Amino acid sequence: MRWTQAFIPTLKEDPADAEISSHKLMVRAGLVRKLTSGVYTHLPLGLRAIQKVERIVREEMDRTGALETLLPILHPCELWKESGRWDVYGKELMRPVDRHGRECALGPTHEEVITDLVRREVRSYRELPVTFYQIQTKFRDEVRPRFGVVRSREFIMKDAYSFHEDEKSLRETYKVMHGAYTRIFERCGLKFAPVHADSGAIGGDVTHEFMVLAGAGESEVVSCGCGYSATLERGETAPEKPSGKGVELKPLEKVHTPGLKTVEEVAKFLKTEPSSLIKTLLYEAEGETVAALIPGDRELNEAKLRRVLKVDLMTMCEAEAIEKATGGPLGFSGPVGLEKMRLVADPRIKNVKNFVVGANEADYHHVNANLERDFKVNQFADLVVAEERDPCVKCGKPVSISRGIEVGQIFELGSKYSEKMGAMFLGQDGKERPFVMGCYGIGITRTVAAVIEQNHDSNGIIWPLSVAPYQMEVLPVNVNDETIRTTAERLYEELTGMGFEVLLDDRDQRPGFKFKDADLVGLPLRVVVGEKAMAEGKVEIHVRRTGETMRASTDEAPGRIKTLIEEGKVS
RNA sequence: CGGGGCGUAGCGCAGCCCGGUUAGCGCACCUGCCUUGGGAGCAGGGGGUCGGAGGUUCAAAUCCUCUCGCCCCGACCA
Repeated sequence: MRWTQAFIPTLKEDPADAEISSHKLMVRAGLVRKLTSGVYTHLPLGLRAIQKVERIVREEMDRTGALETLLPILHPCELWKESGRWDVYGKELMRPVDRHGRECALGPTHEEVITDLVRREVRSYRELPVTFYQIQTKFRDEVRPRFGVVRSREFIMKDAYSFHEDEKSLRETYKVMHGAYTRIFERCGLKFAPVHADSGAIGGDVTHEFMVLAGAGESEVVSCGCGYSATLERGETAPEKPSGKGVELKPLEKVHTPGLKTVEEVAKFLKTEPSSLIKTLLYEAEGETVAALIPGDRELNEAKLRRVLKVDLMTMCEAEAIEKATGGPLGFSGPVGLEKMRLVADPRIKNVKNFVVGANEADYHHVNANLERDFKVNQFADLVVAEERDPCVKCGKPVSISRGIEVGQIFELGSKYSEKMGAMFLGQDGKERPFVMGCYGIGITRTVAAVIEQNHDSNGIIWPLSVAPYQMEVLPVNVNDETIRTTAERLYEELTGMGFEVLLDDRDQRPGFKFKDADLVGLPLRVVVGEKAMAEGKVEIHVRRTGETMRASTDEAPGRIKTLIEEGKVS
C-alpha cells in the first residue's frame, strides 16, 4: 500500500477527550474516529489491526472444533423474557421499539438467541457436544463510556457457546477454551493473566476473566505470589488472626449519638477506631430483607453477598425499608434485636470484642456489643472488598491489587438458560434433559486497545508483528531523488512480492515529518532508503521495538528482512 | 441519576469576567518559491450560522433563560 493512496489521517496533537495512551494513539495514528459518545468509526489502518486479531481468534477457535455462525443483532424481547434477563439486565440492554410497537433488544450477548437455535435444531445427545461462535458487533448502553474503545457502547466481540450432555463434557470444553484463549492472547503479544471472576448477570459459577495487565485498566485484580489471582469482585482474602483474645467482655450499653450516622462520625464521637464498629447493611434480596455485618473500616463486596445469598437481584434498602425492617432510621441499624432477620456476617467481626453497633433507634448506638452474647448470626462468609496486604486465602502472605483490562471471559453456565428456555435433548437413557452450557467471549476491539496500551513509547505505537496493520514500512527519505525513489519502489515491489504487507511512504514530505509518522503508526520494521546509506549502495533496516538499525545492500535487504522475521528477531 | 467542566475553522486553543471596528492564534489545507536524515522557511490564499433556540440591548461569541452534545468525578458504604 502506498501512503499517498491510503487514508491515514495522523495527528500531531493529542485529542482533547482522550485520557489513556491507547486512546490517544489510536486517534493520532489514524486508527479510529469517534462518532458519538462510546461509538467509534474504524479507519482502514485500525480495521486491519482488528482483522489481524480476528484472524488469530478464528484460527484458534476453529482449531477447537467450534463452528462459526452469524447471529442476529436485533432480538425479539420474548427471548429475553423467557430467560428472565429482560428484567435483570437493566439499562445496558438497548431496547428499540419497531414500527409495530414491538419491543426488541440489541444484542449485548447472545445466550438467548443461540439457545433458541439449539433447542429447535438439536434433539439428541448424539449431536453433542457442539460449540458455535461468531464475531460480531455488540451493543451495551454503558452508564459511562470511557477510555476510547476500551469501554464503548458499540464494540466487536467474539462470543462462543457450547452445549453438552453433562457437566463433565462442559468442563472438558471449558479447559479447551481456556487453552485456546491463552494461545490467542499470547499470539497477540499480550502479557495477561487468567483470573477467577464473578459471573455477574450472565450466571454460572466457574468463570475466568483474561486480564491484560495495564495500569490504565479499569478492572482490579487481587493477586498473590503463590499464584492465587481473582478479580476484585471475586477476590477473597483471609481474616487476620484474632487479636482480641483475653479482652474482657464489658456489659452492653446504649449511648446517645445524636445525628451521628456515618462510621467516622460515630467513631470520632466515641473516641474509638472505625474498626471497632460493625456496619449493618440491609439488602433487599429477591423479596427477603437481609442484614450483612462487616467491620466498620471495610467495604461490602456486593458480588460476594449476592453469591452467598444465591440471588441475581439484590439492592440496598432505602431509608423507608430500613425503618420498616428494623424500627430505627437509616444510619442506626445494628444486629442486636434483629434476630427475626437473616444475619450474614463477615468472619472478620469475630476478631473484635466490645464493638459499637447501631441500636435500631434514632440517635442511639450500642457499645460493648459482643457476638453470641448479644446476638447471633445465621451464617459467616467473606463479604468485604479485598484490600492490599490482606492475607492471601491460599498461603496467608499479603496480597497485592493491580489493574488490568479485561479482554476475555469464559463461563461454565450450566443449565440456567436451557432450563428457563426449555432447551432439551434426549439422553442415551431415553430421558429428556436440559443442555449443559458454556459461553466464552473476547472483546476484539478492546484487545486491539490493550495491545497498544501495553506496546507503545513516547513516540507512538509499537505493534507486535502478529497484529500490525502492515508488517513494515519502506521510507524513501526524498522522493524527488530519482535513485532513492526507484530503489524504494523496487524494494516495495520485491517485499510485497515475497508476501509481506508493506506500506510505502511515497509522500513528498521532509524526512523528519515521515520519521515521526512512522514512529507514531509503529509498524514493526522500517526500511529507510536515503542518501547516507545509498552512498554505499545500502539501505537501513530499523526495528521499531528495539530501535536497532542495521544496513544491508539493496539486493540483500529483502533476504535479511525475511530472516529477521523468520528467526523471531522482530516481535 | 447527582456534581463539575467544556462547546469559537478539520485538530488544539485564546477572546467571554468588564457587550462596541472586519472574531484571533498554532497546526493542518490550497498556490508559488525554496528546502530535503527527526514534525523546515518565505510570500500569498481558502475556510466560521462563535453547538441550537429564545430573550435583554442602539449593539451579543461576550449578559439572561431554555435546550442539545461532549468530557471528568461520584452514584446509596448506615
